[in-house]
Formats: sequence, structure tokens, C-alpha cells
Amino acid sequence: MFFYSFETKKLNFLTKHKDLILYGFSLAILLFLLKWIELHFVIINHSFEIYVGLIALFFTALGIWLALKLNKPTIIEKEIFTNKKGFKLNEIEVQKLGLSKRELEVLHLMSTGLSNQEIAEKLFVSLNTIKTHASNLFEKLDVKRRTQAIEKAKRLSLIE
Amino acid sequence: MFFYSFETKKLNFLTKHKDLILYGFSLAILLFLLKWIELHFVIINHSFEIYVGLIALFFTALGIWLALKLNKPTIIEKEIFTNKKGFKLNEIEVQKLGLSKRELEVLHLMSTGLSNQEIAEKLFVSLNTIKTHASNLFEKLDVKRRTQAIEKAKRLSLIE
DNA sequence: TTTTAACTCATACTTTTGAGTGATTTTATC
DNA sequence: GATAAAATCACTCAAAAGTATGAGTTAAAA
Repeated sequence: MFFYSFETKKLNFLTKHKDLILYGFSLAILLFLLKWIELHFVIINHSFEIYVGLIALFFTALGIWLALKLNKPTIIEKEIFTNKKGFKLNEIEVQKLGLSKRELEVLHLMSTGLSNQEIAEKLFVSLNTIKTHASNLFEKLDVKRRTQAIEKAKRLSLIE
Repeated sequence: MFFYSFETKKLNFLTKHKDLILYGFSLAILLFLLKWIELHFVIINHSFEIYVGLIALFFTALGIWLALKLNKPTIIEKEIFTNKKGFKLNEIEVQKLGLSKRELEVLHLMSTGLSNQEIAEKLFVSLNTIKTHASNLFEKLDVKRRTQAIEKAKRLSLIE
């Protein structure tokens, strides 16, 4: 019980140094225990096998505990392919293309599947305004359709 | 050496069952060893402490080995952000939505920014056919526009 | 202060897209 | 060979998208 809570709660604080101290401490206890068990061995004679068995059991446990403590966890890196997180906007490309803040905004809303009308409502401007932005956008991106714009924008990390 | 190669190469094949068998096997060997060491103990008398020490050492080693064997490696998930590589088509979702091969094809071409007319030319069918496919596609995906379809399809790993 | 770029909006027009309906052919399955 | 699903195509109508042009407003920069 002592070892268990110690392991789980303070696992990260254990350094090689502390482990060594702990090991020495354990050995001291063990020597004492051995002598104690030996005494019983003298009293209860002919129970040699039991004595050996106890020692074997105890040291097996010690070995297990030691190994679990000293063994650094094997780290298996598992790759997770993610699209959404870790996005870094390509500001260089944005500047190179001369995209304005509003245009980038419209572009992003486009990519979410909104219609021009919906974008207009979301940004509190008229449909014509959005159309103008869209047209300028397509010209700057050198595309003909919004689907192309979205594709290119994602490819250039302008959005998403 | 034997154990090492066994660990690394067959790590995934080791089940609880096999571990138990291995443990039993080890115990059998140990009993034999104990008897052997005991024999030496009888011959070389008064070396009781050495005998105990050997057993202790051996079982500590056994414990360590056991722990290393039984201890499952800690799996640390590391996210790697990749856009293009490692794409796995979500066939389960495709089936769930009931998308046909042709519909999926049209969907993919849509996502590349092609117009219906261009898709029709690419697939050597009429514009009307593509429109029909698109309509069915939108119904199945429960969307209203192609941009929404593309967005949803990418989200569900139906394309790209 | 003038200039410039960004943002706004309108009108007119064209093209593309999408909805709805119906029908024929192909292909695979029972 | 019947059946069902998939693919094909047409026609109409409506909605959305896109083009072109012109113009007013605002805010920042020269």
C-alpha cells in the first residue's frame, strides 16, 4: 500500500538518486527481516523450505517493484493525423496575394459552406457587398469559382 | 538474448495466457535450480548465508524480468499534423450514407473546384447527369450547396 | 491635405447551380 | 428471367453565383 501510493503520486519526482537511497533503505529492512525469519527458522525447525519460499517470494516482489520503479516507460509514439488543429495562417501568402481582412473573412465563411446571402447576413452587409468581395477574391486568387477559391486557399493555408 | 528478441519481435503476440505459461515454466526451472543449489548447500556446509543470498539475488532478478515482461509499455499519443498524407477513406461512412461509386467520384471532382460542366466533360457524360448525381449527393449528405457538401465530405473523410 | 486602399452598395446582366419530375439503359443479384 | 440498384439523360423553373461598371464612405498614410 505504501509503495503503491508512493509510485502513483510521486512517480515524476523520483530521480536516480532517490531510487538508490530507496534501494539501500530497502536492503537494510531486508537484512533485518532475514535475521528475523532466520530466528523463526531456528525455533520452528525443519521448515527450511518454507523459509526459502518466503525469501523467494519476497525477493520476487522486490524485483518486480524495483523494475517497475526503475524501468522508464516505453514510449510508443502514435501518430494522429489531424487537419483542424495546429493551423498556422500563411500571412506571407496573404500579403503576397494582397488579400484584405474582409476578403479573408468572406473566404473563410465561404469555406464553411455558407451562401453569399448567409455571409452577408452574418457580416451585417448587403449581398452586393459580398459579391464584390467574392469577385475581388477570385481575381486575386486567380480562380473562377468559389470552390476553386476554397481549394486553393486551403492549399496555401490561407484558411482552415 | 533469447528473451530480448522474443520481447521485441513477439511483443504483440503475448497475451495474458502466454505470460502465465511462461511464469509456470520459469517456476519449474526454479524448483529444479533450488534443489540443485540446496545440494551444494549440503556439500559446502555452513554457507547458509551465501545460499540465501543467491536465492535472493536470483529471485530479485526473476522479479525484475517478470515485471519488465508484464509491464505494458506506456503509449503516449503524439499528434502529428499532416494534411495530405495518411488519408484513409471512411468506407463505413460511405456505406452508411449510401453513396454510390459515381457519386463519390463527382463529389471528389467537385472538391477540386471543377464546375458541373467540367466534371461532365471529364467523365464523358452529359451535364444533366452530373446535375442528377449532384442532387442525389446533396440529399444523401443532407446539404444544400456544393460547398457544404465538400466541407462535410472532408470532415467525414469521404474525400481528400 | 491629398492620396490611397479598403469597405461599402447598387444596377444590370450572364452563367452556374440546384430542385423536381420522369424516363431509359446498364449492371449486378436472386 | 425478374428484380433492384445504379447510371444515364432531358426538360423546366428557380435560386445562387459571378461579371461588369460605377460610385459613396472611411480611415490611414504620405
